[in-house]
Amino acid sequence: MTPAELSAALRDVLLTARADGALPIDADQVPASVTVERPRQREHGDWASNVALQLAKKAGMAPRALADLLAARLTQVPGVASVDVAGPGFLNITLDTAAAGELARTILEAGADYGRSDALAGQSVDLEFISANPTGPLHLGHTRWAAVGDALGRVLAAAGARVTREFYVNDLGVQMDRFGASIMAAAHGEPIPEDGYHGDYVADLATSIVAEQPDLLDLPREEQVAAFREAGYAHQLAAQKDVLGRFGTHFDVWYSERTLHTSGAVDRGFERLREQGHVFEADGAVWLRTTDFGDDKDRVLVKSDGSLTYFASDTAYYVDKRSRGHDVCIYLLGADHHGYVGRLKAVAACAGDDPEHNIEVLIGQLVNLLQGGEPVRMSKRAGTIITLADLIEWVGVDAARYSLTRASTDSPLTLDIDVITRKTNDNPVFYVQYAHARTANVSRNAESLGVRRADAFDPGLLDDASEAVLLGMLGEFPRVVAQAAELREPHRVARYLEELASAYHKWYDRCRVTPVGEEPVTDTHRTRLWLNDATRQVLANGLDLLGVSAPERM
RNA sequence: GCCCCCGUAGCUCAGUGGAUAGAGCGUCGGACUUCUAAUCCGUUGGUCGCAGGUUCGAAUCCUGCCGGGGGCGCCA
Repeated sequence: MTPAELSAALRDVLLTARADGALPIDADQVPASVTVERPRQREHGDWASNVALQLAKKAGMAPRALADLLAARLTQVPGVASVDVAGPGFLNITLDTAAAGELARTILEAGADYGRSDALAGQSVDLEFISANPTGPLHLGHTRWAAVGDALGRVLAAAGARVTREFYVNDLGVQMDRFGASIMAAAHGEPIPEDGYHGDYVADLATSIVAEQPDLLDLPREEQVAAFREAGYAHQLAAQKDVLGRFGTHFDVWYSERTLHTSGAVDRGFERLREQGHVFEADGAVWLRTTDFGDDKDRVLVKSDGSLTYFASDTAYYVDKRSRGHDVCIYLLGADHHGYVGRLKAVAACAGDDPEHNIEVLIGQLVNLLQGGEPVRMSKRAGTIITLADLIEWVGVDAARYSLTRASTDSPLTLDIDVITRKTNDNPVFYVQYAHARTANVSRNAESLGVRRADAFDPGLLDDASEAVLLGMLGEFPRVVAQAAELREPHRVARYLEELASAYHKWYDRCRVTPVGEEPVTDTHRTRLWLNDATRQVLANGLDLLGVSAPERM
């Protein structure tokens, strides 16, 4: 029996009790889904519900009296071994060993789909993250979202949402010209302009470009800036795509800011905002009255010299995303951009949308690196910044992704290179991956010793205390994934996997899947293999949601 | 000045109103002729920053304060 099935059974009990007149509440006061959770203390049973505490006031009953009533009825449900009322009115539920063990079969039948849900079914989500300028390598500031944004996309999809992952390419504006001027200067062996790009990669870029297109140097100077700019743009965009590909982060849409202007999206955006009546002119500029919706000042769309602000692109881009049918537009930004939250929310409101529903801005705190107890600030490759490529080279994709996704983005994160490259228990990625490798190893050994799942499955034999714990953890997975999606917090999946790995290691220590020596193969061995393989499936599914590999051997 | 995030064990951090607040590391002590010991078991460890409030119940929600980090542009 899965917790979802138990929850449904408990809800049926509520509905029946109401129909009998035993539970005096209105039909709409029966919760759509009844919370069933694992209790902290094992001795409190397999599952617990606080539904009696929540409904007591509405029913005008004492919480314990209501709990007693529900307990008596729930005990009658097949698969439920016992129901105890504890404390102020908790229902502590213990399942039949066999009913609990059935979960192993459920998981293996679902396979890679176990953990998927329809929690966000019907929602179309636009997920924009990283959105770096194509003027240099992706750096440490981008890595957090490269990992977490990608994992969030996977988690949202697992919860049933339609997800479009989008990278906004800031390929317009004076920074692009500064970039072109910097490459050109490097190509001529001249000093880089003060306001240009000073990383070592600029010189490498100049060398590559000149090697490919030597005739660029013969163009008139004014044309050279644009030519080097475009060549550099192509190189950097390709390099960003390449490193993100190596990192396992995939985008559905690379949205060029230029196309926003050439496609008429900017005009359509302005039109939308004018219709809603929030555009005005003052001091020779065109403004959006974002203060109507809580922003601390109004924002300029068109400067007094007639040029468009970056904010104008932002507004048009938002309107464009919505016009493409996305219900929710999620922006993943760094802490240094938190000032954008107010104005982005106001943009949504100015466009006639609900800023509480149609737009979400998630802020990730900064990431720092530590090695040998000292902060790492410099990169050989880029001169002044640490790149995503550096991080991959130093710690590998799995360690980097896992370390980044296991932390809440609300907290600043310090990655200790020494720790996350260590192959020991204090490196959580190895702890979880090793658990998976161990399940695979047990499967292989079982096969070679003639222990086959097909020969028997008798879940009543999974009666060890460590098996009840492991089954409980496995049952939680769909709820964890759905919650991670709803709260936009993929780190919950990683934390869950660490607990699951721990429950598995403990079980492994107590319950053998394969016989020792001449001992015959029994149904206990065969049934335990089901549990081993179910655990393997959940570990693999969870690691996949984080974009981390699930090794067969380590 | 205003805004955002954080403050939980010696350290790094989980814990979106529930029961006796948890994990890893660290300390100290155990378990390997192993279904891989990259593991497991035990031990040690807390005024959940402080003060009020909300309620059957607060680490969690609200207010104020203290401490740390980040941000405020007709830049991009």
